[in-house]
Amino acid sequence: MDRIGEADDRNPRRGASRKGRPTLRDVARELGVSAQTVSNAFRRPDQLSPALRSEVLRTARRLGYGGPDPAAKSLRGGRAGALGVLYNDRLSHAFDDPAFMLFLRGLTAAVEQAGLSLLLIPAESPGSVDSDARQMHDEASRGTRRPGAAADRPFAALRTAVVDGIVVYSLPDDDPLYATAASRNRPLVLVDSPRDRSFARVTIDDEAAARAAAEHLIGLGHRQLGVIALELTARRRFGPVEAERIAAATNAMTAARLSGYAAAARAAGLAPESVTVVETEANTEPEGERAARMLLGGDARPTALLAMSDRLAVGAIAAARELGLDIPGDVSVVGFDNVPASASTTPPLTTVDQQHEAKGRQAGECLLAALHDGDAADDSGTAAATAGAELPARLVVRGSTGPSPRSR
Amino acid sequence: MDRIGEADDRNPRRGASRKGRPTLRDVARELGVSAQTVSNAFRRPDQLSPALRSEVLRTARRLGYGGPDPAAKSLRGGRAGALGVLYNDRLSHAFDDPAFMLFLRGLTAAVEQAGLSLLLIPAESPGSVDSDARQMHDEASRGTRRPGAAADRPFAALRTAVVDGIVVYSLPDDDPLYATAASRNRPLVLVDSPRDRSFARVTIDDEAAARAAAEHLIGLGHRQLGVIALELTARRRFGPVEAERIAAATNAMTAARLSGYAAAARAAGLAPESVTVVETEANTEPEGERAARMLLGGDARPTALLAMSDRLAVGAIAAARELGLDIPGDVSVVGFDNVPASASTTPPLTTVDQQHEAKGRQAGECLLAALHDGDAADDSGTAAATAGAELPARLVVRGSTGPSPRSR
DNA sequence: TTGAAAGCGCTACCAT
DNA sequence: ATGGTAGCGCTTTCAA
Repeated sequence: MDRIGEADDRNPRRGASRKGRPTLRDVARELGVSAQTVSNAFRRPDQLSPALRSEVLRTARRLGYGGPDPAAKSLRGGRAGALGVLYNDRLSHAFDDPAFMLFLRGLTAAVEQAGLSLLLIPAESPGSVDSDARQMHDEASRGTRRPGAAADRPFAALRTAVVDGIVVYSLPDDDPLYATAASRNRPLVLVDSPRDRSFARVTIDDEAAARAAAEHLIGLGHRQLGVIALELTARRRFGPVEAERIAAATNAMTAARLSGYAAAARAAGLAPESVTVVETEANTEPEGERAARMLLGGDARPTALLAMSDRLAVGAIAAARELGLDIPGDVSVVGFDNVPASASTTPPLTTVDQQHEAKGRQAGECLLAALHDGDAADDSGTAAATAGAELPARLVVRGSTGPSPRSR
Repeated sequence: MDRIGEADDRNPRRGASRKGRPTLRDVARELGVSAQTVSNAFRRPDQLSPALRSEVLRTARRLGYGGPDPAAKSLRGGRAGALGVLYNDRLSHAFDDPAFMLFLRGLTAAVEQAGLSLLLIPAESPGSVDSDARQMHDEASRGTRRPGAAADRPFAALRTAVVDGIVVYSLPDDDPLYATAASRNRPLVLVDSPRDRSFARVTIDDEAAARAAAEHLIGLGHRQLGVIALELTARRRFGPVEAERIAAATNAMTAARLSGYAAAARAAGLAPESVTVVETEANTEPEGERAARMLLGGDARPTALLAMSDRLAVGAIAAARELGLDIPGDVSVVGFDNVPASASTTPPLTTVDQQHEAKGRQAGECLLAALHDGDAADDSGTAAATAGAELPARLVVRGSTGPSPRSR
């Protein structure tokens, strides 16, 4: 940069320092008081006479001083006054995800209670398309073989976010985004996905919940189940999933659910082949439709589908319908999440209810607690890692599931 | 300067500076390189040899250094990497507001495109109930009679938010929150409400839109109209509104709509008394119901209701139904916003469509442009205040409006 | 390429 | 109640 003037050393014309914006010291100088006094006028009204205070405030306004600079205050004070949230997709997609919206509402309630702001941190670097940055990164770290390195290029927004702590929402363990967040040395709360003992975790018992869903279907006589799965690893990929990839799953939530489905099948004496899994690339209705079409189009057509989200389930219902199949007459469908809309689909969706809003509130409270501990434990050394919480989940049976056509 | 031994008081045990967290200098010292080099290793890979770079990164990790501190970077660099959003109510209520959610989605898209984060700033100070802080403030500034002062106590979150600019969503001109935001000396974009020439503004032509809605009803033969209004001033208050309060309205959006309704009535030769206005305290269904009950319970019962939001309209429909009135047989109802749900109410809602998502995107782009200008115009003096945008709106006629029962 | 120095704007601490 | 001083951790000059 070849700016010339800028360091306009000579002309303190209006008491403004070089950058154009006046500073607290400018106001102090103008008034012939100390900087401290001006600072107090803004944040400690009881530390100076009301008369002086209003004099200071008036001068500040006259000079166009907008109050203490937040960045400086934050540097000095060591706290940002904000919590970050990291979502597993573009933020603008996040607003299509009803479960996340509920989560965010709960989180917001907890966070605003504490007078903090909430920072939505975009996952992608500017200009790069969705998975690009992640794949680049993926390959980079494969090359150098540094697990959890992630101190490379991307994710600038995450690395420069001025926050006191971060809520990590549903990220696979091997997502470089997660490694980057962890490397920030701030408290984290992990929601649903990575299972890292050093951070608080808020979840449900995904394995048990999934098992309950599968047991429900098996109890109805179904013997051939199709699973529409969320991503198994950070590297998203659409298609049928074999045992090998399942074993290598890095998305703890997905893995736990698959394990629950399998456990139910095993307990009922079903062969491993009676559960077929198709992985989706995104949690959207079209992806659910695509996966369902694949499952229902193959041989050994399942009589029931277990979707890992209500959105996927809705897509599955659409696919079944397009194939001329009746629900639940020909195919039963179970969702996951119990988002509000799932009560009013046709037929209403049998699904696993979880309390998204409570999850958000819990996550917020965990993070706040961690911040608090961090303050207290300053030099006591031991940062009492808050345990986190496991919230209840339960199967809600509605009209989208019924007896297996083959067992009748 | 009388620094002694680099503040290295006595125990440089693990190369960590006092606060517990290691700093960039600690890493540099450990490695015997300059701080500059470490900094470059993180953000300017091309400025040093790959070998050294990975050495630095490795050491950083070993020491537990989490990368450049965002607050310091932000202070030094003068940019925050985030845009703030200010909503006219508790943030947790914001998630019940479908129009705002759409807005936020659009805003997010624009903002993440630029690689910035989005900061949701809570309006209330911790612990104080909704309107308390505002009323306190209201009275305070009434006392000293400083219009737009607001350099007082509350709104700490807003004043300490580390942001490059702020989107102000639908705030009355006299809301102290707005004055506080304006005093921050950062670019603002005003959405829907305050009309301050010095900031960019994104809106629709509220007056024309409201007028179109009223004309539609008048065209159907309605001669007695009830208006369910949003807040007229920062000081919210439920109840009937007289001409005096209308004249004193400080919420530009509300005022414009009332003006549009009145203009339509006047143009049709209706007496001023044929338009009755009830103001609500919040944009919620129950408030709409409450207002409608008041309007429909009085004498000179209106045959049509003009609600300033779809949520209010939905409440109005409920109220009418409870009073045993048929819609649109006995009463017609018009909403405002055309949120997705309004197409599937019973009956489907006649409403004013506006493009909330586009509004959000526009707001984001205006703010980004303002930031850009600000950089460029640094010393050119003239911050070319971006004009903003006026988006289209149009009436969508559905089943909730029909001919006046009296004109048949 | 690398090193040294000078702050960005603020507030906690020490004095008075 | 008020004034001085020393950094918070970083990056951007300048010089080598």
